[in-house]
Amino acid sequence: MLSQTAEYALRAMVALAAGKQQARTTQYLAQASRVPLDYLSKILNSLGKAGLVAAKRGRGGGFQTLRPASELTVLEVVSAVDPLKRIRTCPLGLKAHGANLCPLHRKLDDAVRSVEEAFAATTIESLVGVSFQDNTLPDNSLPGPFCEGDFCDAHA
Amino acid sequence: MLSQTAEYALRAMVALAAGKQQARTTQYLAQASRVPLDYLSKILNSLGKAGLVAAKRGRGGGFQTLRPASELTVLEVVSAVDPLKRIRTCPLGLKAHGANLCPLHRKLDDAVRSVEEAFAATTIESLVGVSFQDNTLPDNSLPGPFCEGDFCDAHA
DNA sequence: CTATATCATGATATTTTTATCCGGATATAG
DNA sequence: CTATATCCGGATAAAAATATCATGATATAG
Repeated sequence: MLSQTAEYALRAMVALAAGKQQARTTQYLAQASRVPLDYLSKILNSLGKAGLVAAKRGRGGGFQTLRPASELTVLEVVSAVDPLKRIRTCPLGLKAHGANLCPLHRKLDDAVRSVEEAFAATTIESLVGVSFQDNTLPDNSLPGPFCEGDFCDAHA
Repeated sequence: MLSQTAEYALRAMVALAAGKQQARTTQYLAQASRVPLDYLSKILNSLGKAGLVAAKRGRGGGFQTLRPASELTVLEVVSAVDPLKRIRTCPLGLKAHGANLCPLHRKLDDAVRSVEEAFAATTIESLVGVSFQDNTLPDNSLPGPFCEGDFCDAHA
């Protein structure tokens, strides 16, 4: 339902948020979140343009979140790379319908809206797995993927 | 959020359901729902394979619904052409996680599930505009599009 | 049986999404 | 200043979704 791009962006943001304010290289994030390196690079660029992360170059550099994960929502991340498309006007090419949609499109837009609301109500912080939260990896030492090292609550 | 294909399928099913049991040609449906003719043809074919509609060839032929619109849900139509993808296992390539998902994927799947539930609870009948319901167009005479002739509740 | 209306289906084209490659820019360390 | 680490961004490639085209199959009417 979400694009691959949005899924990748979310994984990377969660992995980044798990390291608190630490700068994380694209390579680190790619490995942690299992996203193709060069593709992630573009995605992080989009997140940068949206003001969600900032890049630092050179040794010791990488990406940092610009706001605490507790104030960053899933919706913002998704919107930065691949916004949900609300249905605001009749998609059948007819003008003058204004805010009124036919029953079908009203229903479809309701679905989009409810997803939007759910995403707006979910912080990135709330998605960081418990034991990953007091992460103590040395800066940018390469991690295992997400679901190992119990980012996931999977093996519980 | 839905694919174009799913959107088209829904429009066509609503247009078809609006004519009760009447057989409607692909051309009629394409015009009514503003879907490219040859593309719609493939879509109707999928709906046929899924058992939602049946085709009759030759003069006076066309597509008919196989079940009353009151017993046909949006979810069934969507599933026939482009199923929602529930997240059932960790998408990070790791096995042995079974039904347990990390917080991110659990949240994302919750969103998909709620859409799925909303779609399952919505019948096609409920999407047919009021005045279009007692449709009296001669068989397969070409209609205006959806939102004219008040399929939509737009101009209310 | 013939003419016509209709769906079926395979081939191809176009566009969008996803992915990769690679040389350049910028920062840090020494 | 040099070497290295990092991001930046353009070019391209590959895959998937969307759209079109053309021919064939099947039903109905007369």
